[in-house]
Amino acid sequence: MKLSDAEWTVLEILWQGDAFTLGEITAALKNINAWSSKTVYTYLTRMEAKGLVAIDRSQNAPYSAAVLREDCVKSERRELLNRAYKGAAGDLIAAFLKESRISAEEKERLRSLLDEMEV
Amino acid sequence: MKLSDAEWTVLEILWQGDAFTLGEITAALKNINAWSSKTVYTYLTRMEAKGLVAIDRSQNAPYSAAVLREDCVKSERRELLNRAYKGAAGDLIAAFLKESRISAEEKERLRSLLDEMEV
DNA sequence: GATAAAGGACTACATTTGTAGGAAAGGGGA
DNA sequence: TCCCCTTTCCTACAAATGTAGTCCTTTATC
Repeated sequence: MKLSDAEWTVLEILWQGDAFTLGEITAALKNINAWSSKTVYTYLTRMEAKGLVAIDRSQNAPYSAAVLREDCVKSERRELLNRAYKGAAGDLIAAFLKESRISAEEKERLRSLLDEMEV
Repeated sequence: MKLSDAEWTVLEILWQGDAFTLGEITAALKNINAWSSKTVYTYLTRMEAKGLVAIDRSQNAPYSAAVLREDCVKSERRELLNRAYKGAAGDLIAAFLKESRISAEEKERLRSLLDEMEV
Protein backbone atom coordinates (compact mmCIF):
# COMPACT_ATOMS: atom_id res chain seq x y z
CA MET A 1 0.00 0.00 0.00
CA LYS A 2 1.35 3.30 -1.11
CA LEU A 3 0.61 6.17 1.25
CA SER A 4 0.06 9.76 0.24
CA ASP A 5 1.58 12.54 2.29
CA ALA A 6 -1.72 13.26 4.01
CA GLU A 7 -2.27 9.61 4.84
CA TRP A 8 1.20 9.33 6.25
CA THR A 9 0.60 12.41 8.39
CA VAL A 10 -2.60 11.01 9.82
CA LEU A 11 -1.04 7.66 10.55
CA GLU A 12 1.87 9.28 12.35
CA ILE A 13 -0.64 10.56 14.88
CA LEU A 14 -2.46 7.28 15.20
CA TRP A 15 0.79 5.40 15.70
CA GLN A 16 1.44 7.50 18.77
CA GLY A 17 -1.29 5.84 20.77
CA ASP A 18 -3.97 3.26 20.93
CA ALA A 19 -7.24 4.90 20.05
CA PHE A 20 -8.29 8.49 19.46
CA THR A 21 -11.30 10.72 19.05
CA LEU A 22 -11.68 12.94 16.02
CA GLY A 23 -11.00 15.96 18.20
CA GLU A 24 -7.76 14.53 19.51
CA ILE A 25 -6.50 13.77 16.06
CA THR A 26 -7.47 17.17 14.70
CA ALA A 27 -5.79 18.84 17.66
CA ALA A 28 -2.62 16.80 17.25
CA LEU A 29 -2.50 17.81 13.60
CA LYS A 30 -2.95 21.50 14.36
CA ASN A 31 0.78 22.12 14.48
CA ILE A 32 1.40 20.40 11.19
CA ASN A 33 -1.56 20.95 8.91
CA ALA A 34 -4.37 23.24 9.92
CA TRP A 35 -6.99 20.90 8.62
CA SER A 36 -10.64 21.28 9.42
CA SER A 37 -11.96 18.38 11.46
CA LYS A 38 -14.15 17.66 8.45
CA THR A 39 -11.09 17.13 6.40
CA VAL A 40 -9.56 14.89 9.00
CA TYR A 41 -12.79 12.92 9.18
CA THR A 42 -12.79 12.48 5.42
CA TYR A 43 -9.27 11.15 5.51
CA LEU A 44 -10.09 8.77 8.34
CA THR A 45 -13.11 7.27 6.59
CA ARG A 46 -11.34 7.01 3.25
CA MET A 47 -8.44 5.36 4.97
CA GLU A 48 -10.79 2.95 6.66
CA ALA A 49 -12.01 1.87 3.23
CA LYS A 50 -8.42 1.22 2.26
CA GLY A 51 -7.70 -0.76 5.39
CA LEU A 52 -5.28 1.78 6.78
CA VAL A 53 -7.38 2.90 9.71
CA ALA A 54 -9.73 1.00 12.00
CA ILE A 55 -12.88 2.68 13.25
CA ASP A 56 -14.72 1.12 16.12
CA ARG A 57 -17.94 3.08 16.14
CA SER A 58 -19.00 1.67 19.48
CA GLN A 59 -16.11 3.28 21.30
CA ASN A 60 -15.84 6.90 22.23
CA ALA A 61 -12.30 6.94 20.93
CA PRO A 62 -13.03 5.08 17.70
CA TYR A 63 -9.95 5.70 15.58
CA SER A 64 -6.79 3.67 15.46
CA ALA A 65 -4.16 2.62 12.97
CA ALA A 66 -4.87 -0.60 11.11
CA VAL A 67 -1.36 -1.00 9.77
CA LEU A 68 1.97 -1.19 11.52
CA ARG A 69 4.38 1.66 11.08
CA GLU A 70 7.17 -0.84 10.56
CA ASP A 71 5.32 -2.39 7.63
CA CYS A 72 4.78 0.96 6.00
CA VAL A 73 8.40 1.91 6.51
CA LYS A 74 9.48 -1.37 5.01
CA SER A 75 7.42 -0.88 1.92
CA GLU A 76 8.81 2.61 1.46
CA ARG A 77 12.29 1.12 1.70
CA ARG A 78 11.42 -1.46 -0.92
CA GLU A 79 9.97 1.20 -3.14
CA LEU A 80 13.12 3.27 -3.07
CA LEU A 81 15.39 0.29 -3.45
CA ASN A 82 13.60 -1.03 -6.50
CA ARG A 83 12.67 2.21 -8.14
CA ALA A 84 15.89 4.05 -7.83
CA TYR A 85 18.47 1.32 -7.35
CA LYS A 86 16.89 -1.68 -9.06
CA GLY A 87 17.49 -3.71 -5.97
CA ALA A 88 21.19 -2.88 -5.56
CA ALA A 89 21.17 -2.32 -1.83
CA GLY A 90 24.92 -1.78 -1.69
CA ASP A 91 24.69 1.28 -3.90
CA LEU A 92 21.79 2.65 -1.96
CA ILE A 93 23.55 2.24 1.35
CA ALA A 94 26.69 3.81 -0.05
CA ALA A 95 24.68 6.81 -1.20
CA PHE A 96 23.15 7.29 2.21
CA LEU A 97 26.51 6.91 3.86
CA LYS A 98 28.07 9.50 1.60
CA GLU A 99 25.46 12.14 2.07
CA SER A 100 24.75 11.76 5.75
CA ARG A 101 26.82 12.83 8.68
CA ILE A 102 26.90 9.84 10.94
CA SER A 103 28.23 9.93 14.45
CA ALA A 104 31.17 7.83 15.58
CA GLU A 105 28.87 5.59 17.59
CA GLU A 106 26.63 5.07 14.59
CA LYS A 107 29.64 4.17 12.54
CA GLU A 108 30.64 1.61 15.11
CA ARG A 109 27.16 0.19 15.14
CA LEU A 110 27.14 -0.12 11.37
CA ARG A 111 30.55 -1.76 11.39
CA SER A 112 29.31 -4.33 13.86
CA LEU A 113 26.29 -4.96 11.72
CA LEU A 114 28.55 -5.56 8.75
CA ASP A 115 30.65 -7.94 10.82
CA GLU A 116 27.66 -9.88 12.04
CA MET A 117 26.21 -10.40 8.61
CA GLU A 118 26.72 -13.82 7.19
CA VAL A 119 27.67 -13.53 3.59
CA MET B 1 9.58 17.20 -7.43
CA LYS B 2 7.67 14.08 -6.55
CA LEU B 3 7.31 11.64 -9.41
CA SER B 4 4.40 9.31 -9.93
CA ASP B 5 5.01 5.76 -11.03
CA ALA B 6 4.11 6.56 -14.60
CA GLU B 7 6.40 9.57 -14.68
CA TRP B 8 9.23 7.56 -13.29
CA THR B 9 8.67 4.89 -15.89
CA VAL B 10 8.78 7.41 -18.72
CA LEU B 11 11.89 9.06 -17.39
CA GLU B 12 13.65 5.73 -17.08
CA ILE B 13 13.40 5.44 -20.82
CA LEU B 14 14.50 8.99 -21.50
CA TRP B 15 17.50 8.60 -19.23
CA GLN B 16 18.73 5.81 -21.43
CA GLY B 17 19.63 8.16 -24.25
CA ASP B 18 19.78 11.63 -25.54
CA ALA B 19 16.64 12.30 -27.52
CA PHE B 20 13.79 10.12 -28.68
CA THR B 21 10.80 10.07 -30.94
CA LEU B 22 7.37 9.22 -29.61
CA GLY B 23 7.52 5.90 -31.38
CA GLU B 24 10.81 4.98 -29.78
CA ILE B 25 9.53 5.76 -26.35
CA THR B 26 6.28 3.89 -26.88
CA ALA B 27 8.20 0.90 -28.20
CA ALA B 28 10.61 0.92 -25.30
CA LEU B 29 7.66 0.94 -22.91
CA LYS B 30 5.92 -1.96 -24.63
CA ASN B 31 7.52 -4.51 -22.37
CA ILE B 32 6.58 -2.67 -19.22
CA ASN B 33 3.26 -0.93 -19.74
CA ALA B 34 1.31 -1.50 -22.88
CA TRP B 35 0.38 2.14 -23.20
CA SER B 36 -1.10 3.60 -26.32
CA SER B 37 1.22 6.10 -27.94
CA LYS B 38 -1.48 8.68 -27.20
CA THR B 39 -1.11 7.95 -23.53
CA VAL B 40 2.64 8.26 -23.77
CA TYR B 41 2.22 11.53 -25.62
CA THR B 42 -0.06 12.84 -22.89
CA TYR B 43 2.48 11.98 -20.24
CA LEU B 44 5.24 13.63 -22.20
CA THR B 45 3.40 16.90 -22.65
CA ARG B 46 2.18 17.00 -19.09
CA MET B 47 5.68 16.31 -17.92
CA GLU B 48 6.96 19.10 -20.10
CA ALA B 49 4.64 21.47 -18.28
CA LYS B 50 6.15 20.30 -15.03
CA GLY B 51 9.68 20.70 -16.27
CA LEU B 52 10.44 17.00 -16.19
CA VAL B 53 10.73 16.52 -19.92
CA ALA B 54 12.13 18.75 -22.63
CA ILE B 55 10.46 18.81 -26.03
CA ASP B 56 12.32 20.37 -28.89
CA ARG B 57 9.65 20.52 -31.54
CA SER B 58 12.12 21.41 -34.23
CA GLN B 59 13.94 18.11 -33.97
CA ASN B 60 12.73 14.83 -35.33
CA ALA B 61 13.60 13.20 -32.02
CA PRO B 62 12.08 15.88 -29.84
CA TYR B 63 11.84 14.24 -26.42
CA SER B 64 14.47 14.17 -23.74
CA ALA B 65 14.68 14.20 -19.96
CA ALA B 66 14.85 17.62 -18.38
CA VAL B 67 15.92 16.36 -14.98
CA LEU B 68 18.89 14.28 -13.95
CA ARG B 69 18.26 10.81 -12.71
CA GLU B 70 20.65 11.40 -9.86
CA ASP B 71 18.62 14.38 -8.67
CA CYS B 72 15.42 12.37 -8.69
CA VAL B 73 17.07 9.54 -6.87
CA LYS B 74 18.41 11.94 -4.30
CA SER B 75 15.04 13.43 -3.63
CA GLU B 76 13.53 9.99 -3.20
CA ARG B 77 16.26 9.22 -0.69
CA ARG B 78 15.47 12.40 1.22
CA GLU B 79 11.81 11.60 1.16
CA LEU B 80 12.33 8.19 2.71
CA LEU B 81 14.85 9.45 5.21
CA ASN B 82 12.61 12.22 6.49
CA ARG B 83 9.28 10.51 6.23
CA ALA B 84 10.12 7.20 7.72
CA TYR B 85 13.25 7.88 9.75
CA LYS B 86 12.93 11.55 10.64
CA GLY B 87 16.40 12.11 9.34
CA ALA B 88 18.09 9.35 11.32
CA ALA B 89 20.31 8.01 8.57
CA GLY B 90 22.01 5.50 10.84
CA ASP B 91 18.75 3.70 11.50
CA LEU B 92 17.82 3.72 7.87
CA ILE B 93 21.15 2.30 6.80
CA ALA B 94 20.96 -0.33 9.50
CA ALA B 95 17.54 -1.38 8.26
CA PHE B 96 18.79 -1.75 4.71
CA LEU B 97 21.81 -3.68 5.89
CA LYS B 98 19.68 -6.07 7.91
CA GLU B 99 17.24 -6.88 5.19
CA SER B 100 19.53 -7.08 2.21
CA ARG B 101 21.93 -9.75 1.22
CA ILE B 102 25.11 -7.95 0.42
CA SER B 103 28.09 -9.60 -1.18
CA ALA B 104 31.47 -9.77 0.51
CA GLU B 105 32.86 -7.21 -1.91
CA GLU B 106 30.01 -4.86 -1.18
CA LYS B 107 30.67 -5.27 2.51
CA GLU B 108 34.28 -4.35 1.95
CA ARG B 109 33.28 -1.35 -0.04
CA LEU B 110 30.94 -0.16 2.68
CA ARG B 111 33.58 -0.73 5.32
CA SER B 112 36.00 1.42 3.35
CA LEU B 113 33.40 4.10 3.03
CA LEU B 114 32.90 4.06 6.76
CA ASP B 115 36.64 4.33 7.28
CA GLU B 116 36.99 7.22 4.89
CA MET B 117 34.25 9.27 6.46
CA GLU B 118 35.44 12.11 8.59
CA VAL B 119 33.34 12.25 11.69
C1' DG C 1 -0.35 11.98 -56.84
C1' DA C 2 -2.92 8.88 -53.59
C1' DT C 3 -2.40 6.65 -49.45
C1' DA C 4 -1.04 4.74 -45.23
C1' DA C 5 1.52 5.33 -41.01
C1' DA C 6 3.19 8.43 -37.35
C1' DG C 7 2.91 12.36 -34.83
C1' DG C 8 0.76 16.61 -32.84
C1' DA C 9 -2.92 19.20 -30.66
C1' DC C 10 -7.05 19.15 -28.43
C1' DT C 11 -10.64 16.95 -25.92
C1' DA C 12 -12.72 13.48 -22.79
C1' DC C 13 -13.83 10.91 -18.98
C1' DA C 14 -13.12 8.09 -14.72
C1' DT C 15 -10.58 7.80 -10.38
C1' DT C 16 -7.93 9.55 -6.61
C1' DT C 17 -6.61 13.19 -3.63
C1' DG C 18 -7.10 17.56 -1.19
C1' DT C 19 -10.21 20.21 1.18
C1' DA C 20 -14.25 21.24 2.98
C1' DG C 21 -19.74 22.61 3.85
C1' DG C 22 -24.35 21.31 5.57
C1' DA C 23 -27.62 18.70 8.02
C1' DA C 24 -28.62 15.64 11.57
C1' DA C 25 -27.70 13.31 15.87
C1' DG C 26 -25.83 12.60 20.48
C1' DG C 27 -24.09 14.04 25.02
C1' DG C 28 -23.17 17.26 28.79
C1' DG C 29 -24.10 21.07 31.38
C1' DA C 30 -27.11 25.53 32.77
C1' DT D 1 -35.57 20.53 29.14
C1' DC D 2 -33.03 23.26 25.98
C1' DC D 3 -28.89 24.68 23.89
C1' DC D 4 -24.26 24.17 22.35
C1' DC D 5 -20.37 21.65 20.82
C1' DT D 6 -18.62 17.67 18.76
C1' DT D 7 -19.16 13.96 15.79
C1' DT D 8 -21.21 11.55 11.81
C1' DC D 9 -22.74 11.03 7.39
C1' DC D 10 -23.46 12.74 2.99
C1' DT D 11 -22.35 15.75 -0.64
C1' DA D 12 -19.33 18.86 -3.37
C1' DC D 13 -15.89 20.53 -6.09
C1' DA D 14 -11.18 21.45 -8.00
C1' DA D 15 -6.69 19.55 -9.21
C1' DA D 16 -3.93 15.67 -10.39
C1' DT D 17 -3.49 11.24 -12.53
C1' DG D 18 -4.48 7.35 -15.63
C1' DT D 19 -5.90 6.28 -20.04
C1' DA D 20 -7.26 7.16 -24.26
C1' DG D 21 -10.20 8.94 -28.80
C1' DT D 22 -10.58 12.31 -32.65
C1' DC D 23 -9.14 14.99 -36.14
C1' DC D 24 -5.56 17.21 -38.77
C1' DT D 25 -0.99 17.38 -40.75
C1' DT D 26 3.27 15.68 -42.24
C1' DT D 27 6.13 12.23 -44.34
C1' DA D 28 7.57 8.29 -46.48
C1' DT D 29 6.09 5.03 -50.08
C1' DC D 30 4.07 2.81 -54.11
